[in-house]
Amino acid sequence: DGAKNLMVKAKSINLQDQAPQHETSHEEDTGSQQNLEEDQKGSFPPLRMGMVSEDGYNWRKYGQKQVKGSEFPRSYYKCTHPNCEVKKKVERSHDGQLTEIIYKGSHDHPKPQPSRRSAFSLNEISEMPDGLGSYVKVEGGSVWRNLQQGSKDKCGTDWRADSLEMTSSTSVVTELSDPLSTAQGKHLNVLESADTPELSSTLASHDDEEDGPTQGSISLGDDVEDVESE
DNA sequence: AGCCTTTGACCAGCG
DNA sequence: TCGCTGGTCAAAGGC
Repeated sequence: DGAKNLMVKAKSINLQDQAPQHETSHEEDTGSQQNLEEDQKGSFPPLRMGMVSEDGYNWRKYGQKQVKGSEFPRSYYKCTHPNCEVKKKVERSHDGQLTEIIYKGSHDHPKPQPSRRSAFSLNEISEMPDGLGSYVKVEGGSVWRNLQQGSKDKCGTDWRADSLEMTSSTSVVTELSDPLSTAQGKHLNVLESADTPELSSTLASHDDEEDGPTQGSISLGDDVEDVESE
């Protein structure tokens, strides 16, 4: 139970790759917006509505709020698995651009295997914005940070190792408090974390199932590791 | 028929 | 204590 205090925060900016609807249509209001939505749906049949950065698990949306400091609404998702109470906060712009993802908790079950390798592309999209800043945060005192340069070089492999190291010591970084800049694609992805040290222990305990890199669980063995390691 | 999204209301924490 | 903010609930509707 205690192992659920894990929070992963992944922020990515300017996901042009995943956003096919370029900017040509400066969506003003209903008109163009509708077109965009329809376009999206039509282009992504197997996915849910807005294709929320799929990570291999099934999520059910249970709320949405406009948080202060962010110009875009934040959506709240919960893992649909019976005994899994992992939650996820997703923040995305109207363009469908994914600005921030926050995972909270750890799955006590393997990935449901969405539908073949399709997840691959999704993973790439969601977790590897490619060249764009992204960082992962774990609630509990550890911070996984992937900067523009950092993510490219290391990312995947050391990823967890880093997190564990950082777990021991609470790292605090100043986060960019400018939503606009963030949306713009500021590489300055800093974040702060500060929490109860106890959680660090929990983190270590379930580190194996965290995102499942080690375990791999599924036969595919895909996981972010491969993807991120390029 | 079942699951999911949407959406406003409710609740808790904080200054 | 009040107001603000973030997170969750639950009814309604859609697919």
